[in-house]
Amino acid sequence: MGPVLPNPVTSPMKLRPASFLILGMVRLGIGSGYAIKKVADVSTRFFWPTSLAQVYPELGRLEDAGLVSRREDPQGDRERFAYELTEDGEAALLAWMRSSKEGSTQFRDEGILRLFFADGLPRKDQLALVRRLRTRASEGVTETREEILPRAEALEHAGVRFPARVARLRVETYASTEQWFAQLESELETSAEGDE
Amino acid sequence: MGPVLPNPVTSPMKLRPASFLILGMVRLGIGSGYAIKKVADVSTRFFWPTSLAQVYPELGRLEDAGLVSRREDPQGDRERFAYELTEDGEAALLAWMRSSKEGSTQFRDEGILRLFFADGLPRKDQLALVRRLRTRASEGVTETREEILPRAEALEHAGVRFPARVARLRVETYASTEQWFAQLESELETSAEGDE
DNA sequence: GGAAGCATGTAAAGTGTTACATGATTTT
DNA sequence: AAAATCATGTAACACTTTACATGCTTCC
Repeated sequence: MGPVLPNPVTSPMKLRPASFLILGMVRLGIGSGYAIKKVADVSTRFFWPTSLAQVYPELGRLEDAGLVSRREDPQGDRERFAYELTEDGEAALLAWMRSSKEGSTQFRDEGILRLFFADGLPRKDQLALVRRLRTRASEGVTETREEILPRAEALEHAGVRFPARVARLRVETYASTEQWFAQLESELETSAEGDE
Repeated sequence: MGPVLPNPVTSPMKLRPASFLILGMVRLGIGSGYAIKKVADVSTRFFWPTSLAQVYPELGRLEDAGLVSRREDPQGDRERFAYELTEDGEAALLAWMRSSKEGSTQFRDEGILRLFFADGLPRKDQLALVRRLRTRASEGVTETREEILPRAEALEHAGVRFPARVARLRVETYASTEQWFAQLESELETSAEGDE
């Protein structure tokens, strides 16, 4: 047989959560890398942070794999590229969302780590730490209500409902955490009576 | 002046959360690297995961910095080292816990990421996804109640109370999340009536 | 006698962030 | 006219995980 022509079939690319984040954003109509990062910072950042230095190379890889298509879309002399999902890209995104395999989760919270070891601290400092954590939770509620939810609700009116649901889950979670810290705070205040 | 002798003053080491995790564990009397990793896996793993390949070099660095001391503590012919906090180590740990500067936090949750983009899914698959997430939260409650809390409560009886408090916070959080998913689940079931 | 667990450590690979570099456009 | 924002991309650094490598001890 003669020489085999280079196979145009897209090489099997290993897709990570960050890849699906980008596919999902493109599917929502967010066209440029810069815009993806901006939107991610007020929506997905809280459960999947990302950076520009990840977005641009990943868009390139997704294009190489045939999951997104890229075209020029300059604004005046300022270059810009607009991305769209291909059929393969849409299929890959849906398959990922349907997949029943446990996704990776990772939580790192230096504040809770401090709390875990707080037995080594005098009560006064324990209380101060708990108060800081409570304030932080409270600020999380406020931030989500004022900055995240409104944008998500704008989407909701356009028929895209899950971003707002996720934002509400976040409000609930922070609120419940704040409650819990408030309770611990008064517990520590009570038992601290008389000692300094 | 003659040559200056090598300065025994510990070089200023950059301490990261993982360093304090280890200092905190050593302070609780967990002596060996292997034991630290084992205890971390059933306690701090949920808000600060770590690996053996991090623990051993970090113990070495902490020793070089004079924050822990190491002595041989073999079991028969099997080598083992026992670590203890030095005064500097204790001071560094307490200073970190008292510090009011915001600690780093990072959350990554592929499940929530899926949920965020779930508008692209047919209702049936949305429902399946929400059920999976609910189950996961439920398992988190169970795991914490059955495997994490009991160990923490053993510590509690010995006067170390914060680990159990942190475990209870975790139970609360997962339980509240599970509730929320249950509600979303019935919401989706209702609105799905009649369509397939 | 074999498997599982205890115990220490290293090397390589993978993943991610920060900082850098550049230039256009819009806002103040 | 300067500052902020839009927009793309790279390079260096930091950090983590997985796999490897080794050997003893306890349990079945």
